[in-house]
Amino acid sequence: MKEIEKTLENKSVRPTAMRILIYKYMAEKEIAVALTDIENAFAKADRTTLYRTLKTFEEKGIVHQIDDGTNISKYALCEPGCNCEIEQDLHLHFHCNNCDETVCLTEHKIPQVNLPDGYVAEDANLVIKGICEKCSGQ
Amino acid sequence: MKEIEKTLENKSVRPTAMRILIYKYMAEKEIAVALTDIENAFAKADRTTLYRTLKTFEEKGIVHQIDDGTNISKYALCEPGCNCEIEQDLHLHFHCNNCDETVCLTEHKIPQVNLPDGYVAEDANLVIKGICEKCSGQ
DNA sequence: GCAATAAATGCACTTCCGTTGCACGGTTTA
DNA sequence: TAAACCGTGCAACGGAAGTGCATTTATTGC
Repeated sequence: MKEIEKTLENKSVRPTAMRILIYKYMAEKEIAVALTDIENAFAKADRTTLYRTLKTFEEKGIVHQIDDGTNISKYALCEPGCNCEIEQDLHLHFHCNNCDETVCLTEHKIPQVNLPDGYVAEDANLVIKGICEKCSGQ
Repeated sequence: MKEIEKTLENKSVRPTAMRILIYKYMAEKEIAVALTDIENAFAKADRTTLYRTLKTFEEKGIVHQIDDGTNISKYALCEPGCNCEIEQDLHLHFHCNNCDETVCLTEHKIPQVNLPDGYVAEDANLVIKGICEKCSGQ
């Protein structure tokens, strides 16, 4: 538990009770979570607090935002090797069409793409949709 | 003009005046358009009509929907070689961070990605963000 | 051509998510 | 201790997607 506090402090985020809970929740989940997910998990917490906490986490490089094509912003904790705050975050995400969950495939990087002349790439987002490990195994 | 009518009829879509106008509008634009764009272009048309027209076009394989990460659904006409109604549409899209426009790079296909065991890919979406041809040239 | 049917359109409304303004309260700092 | 700052909670706004129903327009069968 103290580890979470340290992690937050290292990222210049004051470790309040709420923030620690949210961090813990996201650490336990292995999938990307939406604001609504956290809201449901902490019924007593206010939406705005969660919203701003995620924004703070994102700015400080604690989580990264994921656009998985559902038009609902999701977030996942940055892995130790995640450089999304410095460079573009180039790992890809997988969205399961069955269970509707989204996971980071941090070890899978987005392949380099040759763009036409005049186009300058700054960021990339690759989402693979299909059936995830859990759902295909059943 | 008659060509558009034929195109729609070939796709089993009745060529009404509104639909022809929308098709023409999208054909003249070289970028992906949002519902709001069409709404602004045809002030007298109703939102619902445009919305349902796009849905119909999508079902019939006339346009494909694009998720460019702006959380606003955009649409672009399918090219002759576009197989998005049969298989997954594997070309990538480019979103300009400067002019906020999104274009199809139909000749650029999404590279094959090796997924971990148990994951089955059904669809893929790759969006490159950066500066487009028009904006970088200035 | 006319009535019956089906399709397309228009209007009103709802819902969901993201976002912001403002006020309160606790914590830190001078 | 007072002042400043930051986190939190409440309320409300706004954009976009989506739905139900009435009305108009087009198609079909007689």
